[in-house]
Amino acid sequence: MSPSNTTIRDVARLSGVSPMTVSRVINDSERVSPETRRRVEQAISELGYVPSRLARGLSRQRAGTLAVIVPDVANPFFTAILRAAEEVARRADYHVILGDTRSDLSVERDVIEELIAHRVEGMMIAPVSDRSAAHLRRLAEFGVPFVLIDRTVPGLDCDVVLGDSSGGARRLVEHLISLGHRRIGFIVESDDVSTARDRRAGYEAALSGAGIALDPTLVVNAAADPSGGSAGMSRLLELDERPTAVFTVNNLAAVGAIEAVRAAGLEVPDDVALVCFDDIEYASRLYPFLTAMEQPAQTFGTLGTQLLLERIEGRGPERRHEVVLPGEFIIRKSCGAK
Amino acid sequence: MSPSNTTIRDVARLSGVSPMTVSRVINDSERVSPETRRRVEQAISELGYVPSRLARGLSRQRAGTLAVIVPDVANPFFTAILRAAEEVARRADYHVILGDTRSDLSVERDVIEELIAHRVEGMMIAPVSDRSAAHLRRLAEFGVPFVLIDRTVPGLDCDVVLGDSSGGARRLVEHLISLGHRRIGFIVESDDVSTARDRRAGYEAALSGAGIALDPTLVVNAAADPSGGSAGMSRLLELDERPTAVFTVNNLAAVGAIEAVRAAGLEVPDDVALVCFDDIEYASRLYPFLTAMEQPAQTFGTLGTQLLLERIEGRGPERRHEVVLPGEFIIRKSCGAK
DNA sequence: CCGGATTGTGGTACCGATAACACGGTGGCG
DNA sequence: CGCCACCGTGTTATCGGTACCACAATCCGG
Repeated sequence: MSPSNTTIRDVARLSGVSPMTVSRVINDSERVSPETRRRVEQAISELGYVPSRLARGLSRQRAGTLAVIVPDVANPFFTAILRAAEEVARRADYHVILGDTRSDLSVERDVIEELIAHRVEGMMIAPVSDRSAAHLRRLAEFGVPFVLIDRTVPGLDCDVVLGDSSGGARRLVEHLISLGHRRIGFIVESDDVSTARDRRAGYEAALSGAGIALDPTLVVNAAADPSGGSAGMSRLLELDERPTAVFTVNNLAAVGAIEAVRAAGLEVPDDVALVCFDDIEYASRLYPFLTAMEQPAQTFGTLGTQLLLERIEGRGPERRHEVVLPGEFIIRKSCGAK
Repeated sequence: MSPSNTTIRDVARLSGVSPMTVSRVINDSERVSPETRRRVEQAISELGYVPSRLARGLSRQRAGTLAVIVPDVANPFFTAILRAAEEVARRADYHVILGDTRSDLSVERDVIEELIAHRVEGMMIAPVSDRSAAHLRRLAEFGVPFVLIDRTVPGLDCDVVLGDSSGGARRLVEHLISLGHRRIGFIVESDDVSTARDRRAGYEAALSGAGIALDPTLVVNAAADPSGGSAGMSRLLELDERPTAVFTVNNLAAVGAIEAVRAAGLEVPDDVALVCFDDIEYASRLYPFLTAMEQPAQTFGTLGTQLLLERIEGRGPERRHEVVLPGEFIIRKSCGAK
């Protein structure tokens, strides 16, 4: 018989008190005489008793778990967020359940539904798109606190932690313009992702600010991952008058885009300059190549989790938080700046 | 009142049956008349009832959760493992709790202890070092199934999924030797990590196979991360007769080592050739630089999780599994091969 | 047409903890 | 010296499910 089958009653029996008293000892509540506490502790260690969080969770109606849901853990941006979240949660004595939706709306729906059933106390979510609204409303319906990170979803009343997508995008594109580029391509997800919308707005603002007419053929919709980036770039390269510079909506799309450039026998930045959102830390340390708007991923995770914990503990303010974190513009090689 | 407070009894009342029958409907067990099933399902959807996994877990003594514990989620190798694990687990209707130990033994101890309390059904662990044995024995003591990945711990009777560390290391070092190097440095973790031991064995085998005497000053102990790699490389560069090539125990140490080389005003591979274990996927796609023994991280995760699920479901064989996965040797630039 | 097997359902206890309340004993204060 | 607050502890019910057994109704073969 393993000690995990040892219950609070066994301890109570051995130490000659009621289960309730043992519970008090476990939870460090006052109102236990030193002598009793000693006896109970003795029994606990004698039996190797470890209280069940599961049972405690059911009884207290507080499972002590929260979930972090991202479109792709393998994206270093989300990995950093997850890592920070795990740390903050652990310090607050919470466990973190991971959900990787692979940018698939129906996976996201299922995951969220599952986690509602699991009675997690809260979720930190980087939603797939605006169409996530349906599942997110379920959370509200069930009274499960949640915080959105990286992407917002219109019409949802909840805390969000975002990057400055439009400002960042504008800055990136302005930089390309300052380098003399006029035909600037943009590889971006569909408009039902808030970051895509905002970055597109920044892109357009930069262009119009420089008096450059928007050429719709230069804006390509594609998944924000390597294969999407590659497909998008291929299409841009096939244009009669191809762009001299390209802005990709995120780091992984940039990877694919660069691969496509090379596959076409061209080079970045010589033939096509490139800028993007989000860094790839270890890649940049090995080879400082990507000119990027680097977002403070760790802060996203830390802050998001803290906001979530506040909500869970009912300490959150009435009004929702909307935090916008500025990015850091890092000029490296891919933009072709000297 | 949110639907998450709706219980099986509410459903029972509304549909005019006993909670037990509702439970049967939820669990798709036979022995429910079509008519009753219909009525119950009607009530369920009417109330928006979502059964509590928490309660079910307590009652069944099976929480439906497993844990994945790694030294560093931000290492792309472990990220890939985690991602695969999450997917396999989800398909089997399990939730994954993440533990990031940051290579800290005491964090690992706490995390494991916490997860025992949580009554997770099993754990997949990349242990910090041999000194993890103490916590791991706790798992055995509590009858919690676990599978070790990437690293083994001597004297522990459990399933393990490993890479071919000694063979891989030998191959890497032999390659350096074939390029004419005789003074080959090795930056490695302390010997209480099985991969460090095995890779050291491979290193030594390659040297002695080529008739090169082992020079202990060329073997430097350092953490298997960027700062360790950097420190290790610095020390090697300060030697009177410094190595012409270096083998680092893993990918992140390689990053640090390269940074140190550059900080010293030198270059890889011109001044120092470099090879390592494990790839950094996106870095290599952007810039195929690291000559590495690439391990099939995803397979580690998939296989490890499958083995774990087998153990949990009691389908595991009597004898323990010990799977050794071969790596793929990829020659790029850092070794200086033409 | 009867006895035993099968089917559909309910009752009760229990999983392992905790909340809420009750209660006897002690000490301080008027 | 009596009353009341407080202290330490126990009792009971409950969290939301499920296992196990019981049981009435129906079915079947001989």
